[in-house]
Amino acid sequence: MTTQKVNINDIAKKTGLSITTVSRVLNGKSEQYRIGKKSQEKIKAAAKELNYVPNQFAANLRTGRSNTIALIVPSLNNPFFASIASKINAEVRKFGYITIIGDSDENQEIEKMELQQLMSRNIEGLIIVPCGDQWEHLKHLHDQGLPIVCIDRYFDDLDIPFVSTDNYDGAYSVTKHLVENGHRTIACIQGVRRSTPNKLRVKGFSDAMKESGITSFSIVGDDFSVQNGYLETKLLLQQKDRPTAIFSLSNTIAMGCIKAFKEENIRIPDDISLITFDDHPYLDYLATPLSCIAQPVSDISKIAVKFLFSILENTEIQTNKVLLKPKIKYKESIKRIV
Amino acid sequence: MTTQKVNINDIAKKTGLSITTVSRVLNGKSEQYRIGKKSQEKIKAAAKELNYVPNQFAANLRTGRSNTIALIVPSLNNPFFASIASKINAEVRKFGYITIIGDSDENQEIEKMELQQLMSRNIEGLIIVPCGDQWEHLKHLHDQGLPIVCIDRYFDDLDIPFVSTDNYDGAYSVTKHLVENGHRTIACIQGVRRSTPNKLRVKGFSDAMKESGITSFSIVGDDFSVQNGYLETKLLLQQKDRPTAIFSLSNTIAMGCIKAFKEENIRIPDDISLITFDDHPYLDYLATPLSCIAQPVSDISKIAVKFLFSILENTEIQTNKVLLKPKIKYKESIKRIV
DNA sequence: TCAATATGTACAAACGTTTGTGCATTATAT
DNA sequence: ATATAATGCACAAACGTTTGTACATATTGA
Repeated sequence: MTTQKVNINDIAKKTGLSITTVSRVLNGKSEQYRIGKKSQEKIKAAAKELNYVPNQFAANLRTGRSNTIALIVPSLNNPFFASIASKINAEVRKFGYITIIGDSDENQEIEKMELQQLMSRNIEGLIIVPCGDQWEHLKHLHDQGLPIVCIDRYFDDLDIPFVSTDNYDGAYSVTKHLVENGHRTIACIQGVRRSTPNKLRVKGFSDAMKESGITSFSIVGDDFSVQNGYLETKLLLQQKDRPTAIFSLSNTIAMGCIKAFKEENIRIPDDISLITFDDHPYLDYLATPLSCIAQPVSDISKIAVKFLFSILENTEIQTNKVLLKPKIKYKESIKRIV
Repeated sequence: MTTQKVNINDIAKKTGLSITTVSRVLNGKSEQYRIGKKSQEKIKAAAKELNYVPNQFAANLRTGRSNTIALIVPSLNNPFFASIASKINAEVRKFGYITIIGDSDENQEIEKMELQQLMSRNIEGLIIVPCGDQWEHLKHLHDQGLPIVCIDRYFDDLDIPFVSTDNYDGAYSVTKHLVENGHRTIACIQGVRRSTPNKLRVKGFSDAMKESGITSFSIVGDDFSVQNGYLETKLLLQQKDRPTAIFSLSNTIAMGCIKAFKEENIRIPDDISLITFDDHPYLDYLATPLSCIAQPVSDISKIAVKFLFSILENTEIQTNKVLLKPKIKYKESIKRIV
């Protein structure tokens, strides 16, 4: 069935050299160990000819290194996280590492289980969008020496590097913008309440409202899902004091809003204004191009990987907690109220 | 720094039993090797207490199994493939396996390189959306005994299991539908020309056209990308004999079409009709809900995983090449021409 | 010419598992 | 009481690498 896998030993036999020498040549340590030029040639030729492919497991077992890092996101079905996964996957590969992707499904128990599984695969580092508000398991791993970088969501009281968007700033700015455009009754549909980004977005929103002298506003919802956006919007539309603008805290929530609007024949921005966190290529081509707070996905991913590898390689790094400014894109979805 | 990793040996010492016994208990082979109840208890307790997590590398090295499969897609940025990746990742996990995801970037050379890397990680199986028209490297791996399943794209002349959409059928049906609605000048914007789905879609399109007595039609483009859709649409719009309908062969291409339409102030379906392969949640909320040929992503993924594991487990399976019927969703994007 | 150094290579242990086999000890049958 | 079978466990090899060290031989310097 399976053709005999060729190993370092076969090459040694074929070249008449020892496996030690073969290993050293193949690992680029020829200079360090002064392997003769001709030997090098012979070995490389043999390796190519035999189609040798090293067994990482053996190497990893010996060295204790796996050249593998893990990425855990709450949901690959959320395009925001899918995009992050794609980017991180590519970045990590540049370092010769491989990424194992896990999906916690917004469930902290699953998150823990995945983490266990991944640990047994000797991952060298972890990039995680933690779900939930428990962090003991992360701290535990961190204390054990596992390099960890949080992205998007993080814990303020935990000394783990993170890179995220300046959620407060984004939420604050757009809220101010809405108010400046005459909106007084603004509803905010939030996601997972205990998550840091959500908390900061909500805080940015309510701070801006309060500073604008508006003390009564509604903050509803509890999940970064289409369904949550849909249901809450349905409810909001039935209120006697219907909001003139909705601030959605994620792309998925926004999609739920739009679905509800469509059902109720509510037009944007004539009947209601809408702005959302997260960008998406399709937003420009919706019935009304949707204003959004675009998170710098690419930068977040790159920086996260950079952080992780600087820990891995023990490179001292000046800072390890960073918030990137979001890019706010105002489009036709916001109406100026006079 | 890193806390001593606890291994099977530590448990053996702690319990006063041998590592053999520990290994057997921990692997659920207690019955098979008649390990005493009390010993089992002791070992399990110790494992829990010491927070033992097995070193897969050592196990894999010994057994030759990695509990890992690989998935290679042409581009994780294409939501169609992202969705497939997400689904497969979840399915595979149910088998206790892990998926390593690779992105070939529609580049056959990269595909080969990734494959090499993955092989050295002793993957037990491969699910791949092959890019390009070369298949020697796949055949080679297949001959070596690596279980492979192709999805979406495949090679007819290669005896490797595949699961894909009935692309011909989908393309044929919608083309007929367009003709029945009075369209005579229909342009098809295609993707990667040598890929099987593309070829079949084009064939379905042209067969339907010819059968309808329309001999002159344009098939343009050469990439499953937004840019390709955009450029080709721009060109099509400048033709003297401007098409009344465009048939886009992927979601990315469709996005390019829409972008071009928007720039040129072309409205769907008043000025032009549009239908595309691939579904996406946002399609319903575009300025005009976009008709599409929805591929059964979830089923494709599930079946592919099922195929792969039936090969892995040597379960005989009745068939191993399957085409699933797509679900065509007609919406307002197609105008009836009188 | 002889010691000292440089050059090229090999030995063997170790990484943490899994597993075929064998050896005690105890229970059962005669 | 003795032969046989069942029970419970351990030895040791093997998986394919990497690497500290040591050992030859060749080269150089005096």
